[in-house]
Amino acid sequence: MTATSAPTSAPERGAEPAPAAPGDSAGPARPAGTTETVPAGAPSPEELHGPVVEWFDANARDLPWRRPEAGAWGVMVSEFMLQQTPVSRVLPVYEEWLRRWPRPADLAAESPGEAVRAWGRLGYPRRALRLHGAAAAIAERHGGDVPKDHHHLLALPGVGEYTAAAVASFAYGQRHAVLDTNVRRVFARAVTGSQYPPNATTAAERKLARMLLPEDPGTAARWAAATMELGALVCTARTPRCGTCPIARQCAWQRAGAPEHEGPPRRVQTYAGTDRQVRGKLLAVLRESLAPVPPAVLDQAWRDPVQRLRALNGLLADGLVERLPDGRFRLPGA
DNA sequence: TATTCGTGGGA
DNA sequence: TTCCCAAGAAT
Repeated sequence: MTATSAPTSAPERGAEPAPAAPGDSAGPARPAGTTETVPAGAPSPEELHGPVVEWFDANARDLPWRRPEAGAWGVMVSEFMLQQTPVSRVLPVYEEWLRRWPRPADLAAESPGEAVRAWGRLGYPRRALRLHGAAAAIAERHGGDVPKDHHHLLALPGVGEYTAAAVASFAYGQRHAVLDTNVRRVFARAVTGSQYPPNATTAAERKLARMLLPEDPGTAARWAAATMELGALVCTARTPRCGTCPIARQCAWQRAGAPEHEGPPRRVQTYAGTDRQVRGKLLAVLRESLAPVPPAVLDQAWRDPVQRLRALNGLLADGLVERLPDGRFRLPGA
């Protein structure tokens, strides 16, 4: 793989609206376009960059997908696995995947069912299917190399705004706003002064992330990784370790006295008794069986036949399960 | 915009 | 034990 070339995507600049914010002529001067996004008194980008990046240099975890030998494919595999799944559970599966399928074409040559099986219990197995599909698309459309262009990345199955930016940034050193749940929380606290970010990513958050992004691509990539790591290790959701935070003194939330979240409690996803749990039970049976499974075996995975059938049909519709002519079931193409 | 989609570990 | 919630994407 070649080293980082010039960023191919358009720099995330110029999207900020002209100042012209009415009614603030009496207030202190602020940079254009920061109105409504950055509260008065919030730390400037320069106050945050140094401490956060220095902290990262000293405290970054040695994760396999951060090592140079991981390559863009390793970064992409890790990003898929880390979507909603903790690092500790991803580690062993990641190692196994890269050992088995060191290049996208290796995975593409495999059946989708094998990808689902090797996904193990990481959860959300559709990600395995999408990663397999992404590998196939990379093999077919990109000569077997993970594309560098943000636009091409976004076109791959399972790659959304976050993952496209993460791969472009971490694998290729490009300048992109990388907005994951960690970064959103760090910005919400340090800059906006809120304990938690909004439920869904807002335009204001994207704008803020772009404004905080260092100009130099390499520095921007470093900043992206550093803010994520800070959110993962220090500025955690439940009990942040503000005593060890490199920007605790600049933090708007700390300065405001760390006020508790106001408003309606954030919805917690239920799981017990849902279709998701049933799907999980059914798929676990199929994952662990090398031979196709008769319907009677699946019947034992869940009591309620109505819900069981609904879940099975969902799995079939998603392409996670295949029904053979003889009525037995298996992972797709396995 | 709101839902759906797994799983397991820490507090 | 129960309750959160963990590097999102697709619809």
